[in-house]
Amino acid sequence: MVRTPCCDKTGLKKGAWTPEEDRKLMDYITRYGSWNWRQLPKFAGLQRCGKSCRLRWLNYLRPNIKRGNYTKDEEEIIISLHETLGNRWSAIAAKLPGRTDNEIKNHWHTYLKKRSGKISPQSSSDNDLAQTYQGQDKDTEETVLINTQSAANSAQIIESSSSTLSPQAPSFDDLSATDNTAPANMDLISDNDFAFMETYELPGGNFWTEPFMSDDYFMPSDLMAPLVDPCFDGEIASPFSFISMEDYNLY
DNA sequence: AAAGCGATCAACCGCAAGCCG
DNA sequence: CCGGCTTGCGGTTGATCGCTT
Repeated sequence: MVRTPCCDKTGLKKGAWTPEEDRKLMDYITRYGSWNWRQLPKFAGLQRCGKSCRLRWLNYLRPNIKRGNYTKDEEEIIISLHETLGNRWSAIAAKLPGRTDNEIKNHWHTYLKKRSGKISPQSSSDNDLAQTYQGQDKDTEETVLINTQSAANSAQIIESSSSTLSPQAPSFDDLSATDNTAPANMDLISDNDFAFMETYELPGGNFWTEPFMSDDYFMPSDLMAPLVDPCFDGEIASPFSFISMEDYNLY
């Protein structure tokens, strides 16, 4: 089987993302969702590979991402899960709400690998760590498990919305329930980097207080959006411009 | 002051799995 | 079943930062 390149390499930008690129990607995904990562940069007006956009969104721009400031509990969980799961970073990340596999992987290699190496196999047995993890009472454990579950569900919903060819503004009701924590979790990101979000006003508030439009915010009129959406200074093209009403009825 | 060096982390790359026609 | 496409994952790279000399 001949593998098709993930993208046409010619003319595509690589390296660090600029705030402007972040803004474009954020604008596009919050408006239309990630209906197709490969096509997305084209419509979003980005000179980037779709893979690069996906990575940027999942590891950096996605709401409710925690950055830095690992708690002792989180580190213990990572070490514990790594003992049982190995380098399955995505599986480990699924148990840590707000953490991405990439960040966990980095954190492991920079801090935890050394630390876990110092712990003798006996003292760091699953039982010991499980006891630490479970905390002082059972409620703590249940809370952690519930949070873990909801985070996994949240992630699943995001991914499912992006993996299907469903050009709707995604439904992120479950995430919006914890939206108020988002700014606190983003405290390591410079204000300057996300200054554009201050101006990203949605009908019900700004990006962080209303990061995701409710389903009904996606009005049929959006389907009639022009090829280049005037709301975004001509930078963002609506994918729906190419969808016939026949296809739309399928959604 | 600046060169050297290690640590950190964002981003890239290639492969595999899953889905679909 | 096969081939093509997209997405997800994990390893690796490279830019940047801060500390040391």
